[in-house]
Amino acid sequence: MSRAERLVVVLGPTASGKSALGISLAGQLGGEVLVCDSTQVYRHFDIGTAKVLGAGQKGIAHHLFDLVEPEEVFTAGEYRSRALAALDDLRRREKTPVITAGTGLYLRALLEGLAEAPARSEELRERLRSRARVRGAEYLHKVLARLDFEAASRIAAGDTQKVIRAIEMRVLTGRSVGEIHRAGRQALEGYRVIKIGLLPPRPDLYARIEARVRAMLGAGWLGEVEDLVALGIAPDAKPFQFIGYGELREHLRGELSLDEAIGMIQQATRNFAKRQITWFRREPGVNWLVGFGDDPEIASAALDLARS
RNA sequence: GGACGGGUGGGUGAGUGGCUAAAACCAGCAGACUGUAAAUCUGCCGCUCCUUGCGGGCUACGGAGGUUCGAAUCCUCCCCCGUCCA
Repeated sequence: MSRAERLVVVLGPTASGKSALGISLAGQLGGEVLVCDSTQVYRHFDIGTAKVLGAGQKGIAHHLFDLVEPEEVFTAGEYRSRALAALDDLRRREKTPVITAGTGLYLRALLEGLAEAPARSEELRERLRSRARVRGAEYLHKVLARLDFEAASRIAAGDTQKVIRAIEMRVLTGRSVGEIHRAGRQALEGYRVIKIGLLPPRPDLYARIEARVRAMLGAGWLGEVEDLVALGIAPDAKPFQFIGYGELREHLRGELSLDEAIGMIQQATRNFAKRQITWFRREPGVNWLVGFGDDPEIASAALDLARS
């Protein structure tokens, strides 16, 4: 019978200092960092995803980044299984896991589990997408309403991505989304989870985001994008859709000035941070700290929480 | 000095007499989201009052006057901005 071990989660919007806090907590707790970020799982996309590499890791082992090649599809389910394996590994070596989480869905998939749902079917999705293109989003939503009224009433008609997923689940399993979800999911067991949320004042966060975008450019982000393009990675590969990569490619093609690209990247990052905050506010049991993770006072408060 | 063009809500920008607190988009704020999630989508967005209603009041389209039952929209003068001619 295994006792519950401590699992520390550091969550918050982009640029709130999660990585720095994660490293400092792991250092003081004898732990290792598990990254929970949907973009850092892609190899070669380093600067724009704010990956912590090499000396930046300050000697603390990091896991769950650089997992797949740019043209591979990665999902919440895949993250969950890799994270479970990583947790088992740390448990065997008696290391405290410190999860730095920026992707709320992946964190939830790990902590609360995922329903027994089918994996995506590209063929079906492509068929549905083309239907939506020709006949409109409303049409697809009506199709869903016929197949699964409950799901249709919960999903906005304009949200084609979620409508398609719901139809996909229904078609592939013959069961409704509600049935599949009500069948339950396997939550993570055996851990005492301590969640620490970083929530800097909004204006400060936005200012930090803007400065960080410029710092990334200063660190050679544009060169990274040039290299990625030179590698011949498909332009529609998912990581090229991450914030900044598309804008910088447009700049390299001469379609945007660098200043325009920077402005757009800063904007998109601010919008993204806001969505992260909205998601994490719903996360249960979070101990919120108002400030940045690299602030010594915040770090000290976080350590107290983590040791509690 | 002269000739045109233009000044609209935080920004861009529609709107040429009533249907206009004023399209649309952006920003901002709030929210949803169980396998694309750095994605996708929804709502609010001048101020204010209340018996929260396709409710009342106030303020608003550079400024000041004027025409009109009624003006962002028409007239007059003035102030700015842009382009061109001197």
